[in-house]
Amino acid sequence: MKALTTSAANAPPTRSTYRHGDLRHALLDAGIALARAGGPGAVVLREATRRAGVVPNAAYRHFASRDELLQAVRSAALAALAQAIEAEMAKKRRSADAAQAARAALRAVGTAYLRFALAEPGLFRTAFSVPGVPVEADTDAAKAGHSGLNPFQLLGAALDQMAAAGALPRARRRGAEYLAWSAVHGLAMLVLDGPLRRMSEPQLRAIGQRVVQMVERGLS
Amino acid sequence: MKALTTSAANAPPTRSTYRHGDLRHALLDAGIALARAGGPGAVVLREATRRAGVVPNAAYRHFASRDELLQAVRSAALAALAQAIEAEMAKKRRSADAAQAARAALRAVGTAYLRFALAEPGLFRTAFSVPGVPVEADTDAAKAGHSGLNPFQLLGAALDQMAAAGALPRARRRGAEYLAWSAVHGLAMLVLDGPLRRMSEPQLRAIGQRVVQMVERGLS
DNA sequence: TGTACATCAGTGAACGCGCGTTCACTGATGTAC
DNA sequence: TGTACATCAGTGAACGCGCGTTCACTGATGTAC
Repeated sequence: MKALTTSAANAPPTRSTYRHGDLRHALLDAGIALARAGGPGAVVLREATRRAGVVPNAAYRHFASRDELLQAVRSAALAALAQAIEAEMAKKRRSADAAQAARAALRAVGTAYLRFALAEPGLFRTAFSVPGVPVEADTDAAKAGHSGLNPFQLLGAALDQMAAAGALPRARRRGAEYLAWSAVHGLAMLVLDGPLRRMSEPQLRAIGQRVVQMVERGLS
Repeated sequence: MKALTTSAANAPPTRSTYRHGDLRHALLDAGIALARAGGPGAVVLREATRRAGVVPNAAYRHFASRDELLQAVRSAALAALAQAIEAEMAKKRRSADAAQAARAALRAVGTAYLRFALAEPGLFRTAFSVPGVPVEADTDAAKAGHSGLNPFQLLGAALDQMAAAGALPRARRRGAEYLAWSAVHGLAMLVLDGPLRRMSEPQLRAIGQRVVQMVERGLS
């Protein structure tokens, strides 16, 4: 009786086997769910173990610390963003005009980025508000989409495409990532955490389009 | 002996008077110092009282909660940013050409914004990563600079100036704040919390100038 | 000008909370013979 | 094919920590008479 109450209050023994099976995966999934709901701060190790139906310290068989779990969640968030970008790019139909196609690719990156930020604010903030290895040249596959490129590399590829098609002067190619990224990322942050929080979604989409246009115009 | 040790460990009785004098001010200053050093999360009520040389609950005579203190700190951070912008604008010498002067004003806003973000990352994040009354139309003087305008309003004024001088088509004036702000804010965030964290300061300044240029070109 | 008293700023002690992390353990698994 | 045993995933209990916040208090101040 006593034991039953205690176990109910602490850890639900819903599992029939002693071994969990794939606890690492379960903890990561729980961590992702937490990040999705509340951003990086909500990724709490104890809560992840609770959701996995396991005692708190069991996590230490799979992650050396809370931070290691958080980094894994961050990688997953970056990968999800990369996939969202890839999906948006795939939607665009092939254009005969290479320059036009390249511009469409750049727009796709921006659009997908903003849409992801709005749809998954928690994951978005986890991807970018958690110190870790900078995404720029990081080739860790855990942060990449199906193409093997992370969000930053996808943006770079779109810009390369523009340069190759003559839609972006060679002299302006270098560092263009930072310009494009800043504009779109800034809007995302102002919407999520900042003063644009109250704005309606149609308004946001409209502003988003204008920002992407500004980038296009500002670059070329 | 015992009492002395205890009081040394807990609250230094460096004060000679029983009354503090201006505890509210002292707590706010301590809060600002904490935010400056570690961002919004570092604004810890107990630590503020420690620095003020006062027992923790004494804070409740002046702030209803930790959040109320944090909001006051955020207001101060916004005011500091506004003043930095005003100072940068004042530096620009008067130009005969109104359009040129207006463009210079816009550049001043962007430049000061970025410089502030780099120089005071903790305050910057406190200003923008803490939910509260949106800055947009907030006329609270606590968030404003000497001119009585908050950072958002200063940006708006620069854009108005551009529109009046014909440097910005009237049709593009509406919502232009968001475009300009996004670009500059995004760069700031990528540098502070994001993937551009490792970049050298000269590089950052160069990118900052390019972003401001992109905005100018993208708007007109 | 002197005294009584209301006001209220700061004290002292304590609370419950949830966190990350460590320790010595127990029980199931899979491999070597 | 069967058994001994090493491996190691998950348990149980506990730790110290610092936080925000509440309570009943004490001591200085300034105002009313």
